Amino acid sequence: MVAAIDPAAALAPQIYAQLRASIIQMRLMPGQALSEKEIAGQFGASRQPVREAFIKLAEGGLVRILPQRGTFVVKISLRAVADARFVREAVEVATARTCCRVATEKDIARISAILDEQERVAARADNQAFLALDERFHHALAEAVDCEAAWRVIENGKAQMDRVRYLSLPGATPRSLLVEQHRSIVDAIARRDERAAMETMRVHLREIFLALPALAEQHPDLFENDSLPLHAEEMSHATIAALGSSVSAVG
Amino acid sequence: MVAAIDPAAALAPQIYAQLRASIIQMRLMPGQALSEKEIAGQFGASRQPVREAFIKLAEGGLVRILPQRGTFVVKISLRAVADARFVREAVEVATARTCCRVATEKDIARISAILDEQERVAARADNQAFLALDERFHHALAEAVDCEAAWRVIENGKAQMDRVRYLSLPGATPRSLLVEQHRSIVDAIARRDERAAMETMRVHLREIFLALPALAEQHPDLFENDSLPLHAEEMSHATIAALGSSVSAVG
DNA sequence: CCCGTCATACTACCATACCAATACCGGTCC
DNA sequence: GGACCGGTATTGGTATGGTAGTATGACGGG
Repeated sequence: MVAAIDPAAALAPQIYAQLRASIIQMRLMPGQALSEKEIAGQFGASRQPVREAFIKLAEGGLVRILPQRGTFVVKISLRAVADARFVREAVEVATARTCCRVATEKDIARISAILDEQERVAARADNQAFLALDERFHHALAEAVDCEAAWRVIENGKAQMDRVRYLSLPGATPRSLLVEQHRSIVDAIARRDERAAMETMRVHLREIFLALPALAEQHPDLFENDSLPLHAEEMSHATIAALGSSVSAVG
Repeated sequence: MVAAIDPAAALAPQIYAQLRASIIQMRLMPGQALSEKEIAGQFGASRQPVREAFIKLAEGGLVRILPQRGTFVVKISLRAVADARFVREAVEVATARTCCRVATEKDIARISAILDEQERVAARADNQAFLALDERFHHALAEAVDCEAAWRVIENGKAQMDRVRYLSLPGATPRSLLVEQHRSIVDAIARRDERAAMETMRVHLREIFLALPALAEQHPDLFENDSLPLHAEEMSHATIAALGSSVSAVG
């Protein structure tokens, strides 16, 4: 279950990284209780580093610490996912826009190479590898605009959203479509077409709305009992559906 | 120096809040070393809660923890400020845009009332109160779109930027202009004019570029020895200056 | 006079022990 | 039979001691 850790290096960051991955990949299920003592035992460490890992997880909205009661993996919340998606869209649309201005040809080549690899992987069943390349793609965009802080925010948003994707695999949006969207974004950046880059990114990041409601119904025990916030509700189902299947319309 | 804390409540969050405020308000100067033991003594607590406060401060980029060496208040970094500003602009422009769609008349009235109060305070010398109302204004926008996560990101960005503002007070951009910009944003939202709301917010958040270079020269000991990142450099001085004095052009 | 070396005084980090508050469960009373 | 109640186990929060690693400065050799 838990990979080996290096007892010489700092323990807290390692424990944090392991738990974070386990939560995102749904190996630790929403609602599950995490005991400081138990986790510490699994890692062969004391409670202190585990506690620090919990605090960092709580900051990212992956666990909830209830004083004197327990620490729990947060259930998937429509509100939390939509909120995270909102800020992610904001930052990543701005990133795409700025890419059009400052990305070098070398940057674009590097990003394009990632997509080539992702295309190859998309054919296989290896979902893990596919999502890793998805992460590399979005990371590369942030690197092209030279903004570390942007990536950290995007990463946080991705965490909430990826949990949904791990839940919905292998169905939902076909991987080939996602790669196509990625390609459209890079093409727009290469053309220095800000409007297209922004709109294509927007469409790409709203895909999640297509699968989300059905998943919530399908797994009521894994979802918080809440509803979409205002900023997400304003997107009617019709609008979302139209966006989801009209990538070419903006290209 | 340190305000009293409630020994019954959890100590770590209180210590965190106090230190955070002290750093932003430049009572703890950039570069200064923070000793776990010493801070613990000042608060009458043990080192453990102080350590947790340090970790949270490090996440927000306000201190830097060097293992086995010490924890230091980060110097003001042109890169860090510009990066934080970039994501803040992204999120807050998106917030303003969404406000145009979902903000109710009541929301707008509430925000407008904040500006009335800020107008009154702007005349006085009370910079602390002015900045508190600035915070309330931007917070109210995030509340109108019903996105908690957005506010947290904005808050983080504000921390880096407010430190600069505390350094530059009382000069730089006159407070009256800032309030005017606030008012322009609300007016645009009330008119449901997305483009104007976004552009006005953009201009507002780029004001900091006007004072930043001069401050860095003026206080070399308080600034990290780095330069603006790509995404900020692409804004030439001319462009920034033009934006800074052309609020009415977009209104 | 300058440079390498070692003792010392810090540091953050981890482990352990203790505390207060909450949840759970068995018994008791209505 | 159901509702209340108290003992007990477990939780996160805090305090404290110990460890490994790093800067510093004094000392001794070149």
